[in-house]
Amino acid sequence: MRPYSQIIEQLRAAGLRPTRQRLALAKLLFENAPRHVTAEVLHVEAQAASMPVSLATVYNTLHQFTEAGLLKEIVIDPQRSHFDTTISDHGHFYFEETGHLQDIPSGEATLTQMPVLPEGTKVKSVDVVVRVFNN
Amino acid sequence: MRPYSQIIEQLRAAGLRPTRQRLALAKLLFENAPRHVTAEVLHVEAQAASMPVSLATVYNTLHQFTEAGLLKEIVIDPQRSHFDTTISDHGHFYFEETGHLQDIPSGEATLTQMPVLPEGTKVKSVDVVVRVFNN
DNA sequence: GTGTTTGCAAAGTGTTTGCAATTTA
DNA sequence: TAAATTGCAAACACTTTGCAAACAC
Repeated sequence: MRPYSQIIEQLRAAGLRPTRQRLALAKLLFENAPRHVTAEVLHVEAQAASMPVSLATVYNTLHQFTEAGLLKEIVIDPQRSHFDTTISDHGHFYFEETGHLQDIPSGEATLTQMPVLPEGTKVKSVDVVVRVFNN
Repeated sequence: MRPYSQIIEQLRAAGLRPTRQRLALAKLLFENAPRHVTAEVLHVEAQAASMPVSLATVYNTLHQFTEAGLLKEIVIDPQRSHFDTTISDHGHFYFEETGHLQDIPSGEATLTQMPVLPEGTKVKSVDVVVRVFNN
């Protein structure tokens, strides 16, 4: 769990004012970190916690936090976007039946080698997804 | 390039009649394999090749081909679905700026080990995406 | 006070669906 | 002829946007 003051600091550093809405969402995200959320889930949680934030603001905030380096967007589901409080490169298990997402412990999903990159490109991230189903 | 008769065979095996539309799309897909397409791109190509197919049918067909094991769906872009004519597990380079997709040569993107799976689950696929940008 | 942020509702994008007309076997 | 397939338009789910009101500094 990340110290709260650090969040405010990072928001400021990114030029984001620590508004009531952003702090509410940061609280939900980082006091329960590490975790994965969709916009909808976070929106519902905010209502439930009596810290209502409009869905549009949830979307905006998730993207702003991602830009600020507080979150990482995980592309795993063609239907909806997922965001992860753990920003370092790491793999995920994805339960297709439930839409649930789980981190793969660090070191358990690394490549044997970095592939030869196409001419003139640099790596932004290496994403590993192990899709699993219950049996 | 996959022999054409084999496609018809696989369609029949999957219970799919080899209609004009499916054959047109199969031609575009497999005569230029290996390749990656989105529904929109394939739709435009069909028009251009004077083999018009409605967009709804393109979507249906891509999914039917995927179910039949002729294509693999690649989740890489929150905006749109991509399909790949290469169905074996293999990694991809994704050019975020252009939305372009490129296979990583087989063997260059394997994991050092298969991570310990969550209790009671089996692997459906292991997807590796290296997101790159031009520098 | 000034510029930023929010919330709403409307618009947008990619995708799916209902159904009559058409095609395949 | 019976069952599958197509194409259209409408419906859908998720996300983004325009803009006036509210807020942060």
